Amino acid sequence: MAMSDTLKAISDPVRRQILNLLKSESKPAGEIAAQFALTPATVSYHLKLLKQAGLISERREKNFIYYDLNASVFEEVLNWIYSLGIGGDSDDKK
Amino acid sequence: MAMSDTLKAISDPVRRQILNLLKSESKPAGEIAAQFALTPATVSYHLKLLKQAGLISERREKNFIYYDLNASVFEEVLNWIYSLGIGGDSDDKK
DNA sequence: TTTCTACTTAGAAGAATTTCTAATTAGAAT
DNA sequence: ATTCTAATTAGAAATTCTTCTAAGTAGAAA
Repeated sequence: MAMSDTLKAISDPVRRQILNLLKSESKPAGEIAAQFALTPATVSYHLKLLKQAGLISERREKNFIYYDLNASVFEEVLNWIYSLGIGGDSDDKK
Repeated sequence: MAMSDTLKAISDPVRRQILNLLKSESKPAGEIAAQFALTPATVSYHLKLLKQAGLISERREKNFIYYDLNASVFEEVLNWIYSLGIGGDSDDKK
């Protein structure tokens, strides 16, 4: 739940890709798993870590479990990065 | 050198603390190591990873090795985070 | 040129992470 | 109630990461 968890969560490429997939709209676990050359169990493990970090939330519907992105958790990370002083002026802040 | 390396680098609390220490001014390895309950060898290992990720650079002076922060590497990370859409409007962008 | 200082590299141990298979759960459908 | 579907949990194997001790290196000092 702290910045440490957020950063640990996004240090893995599979988990970043999951967040990318959920950017446009929420998706059920199966649909997410289908995007990877990994077993559903493994993807479920990654979903659990993302959920623990607060980056996604789950919602049951029929017998699917939909996952939603929660990007607001990144605020703390952003503030830390900015506190270090960003040298190269990224143009698009938002 | 890619975002993947940056995120891996900052996923460790020791390495984040090193970046914090270098925020104000560059410091020699020994002075950095002194801040941790770790051997100099271990801190050197963390410095190597940060260097490989491009987050710090080294500079010899006398027989000290000074490390400098290079926060511009964060740009790619920032752009990715913003691409996910930050929910909670952090007020201070810069 | 030997010695000393500041630090790194090598190699190994221990810990944590990622992945799999197999078994289980929760709810929907029959 | 049984079965089927979607997904998770448990447990183990493989890999990666963190840390240490011991040995090495680069340059300064003597």
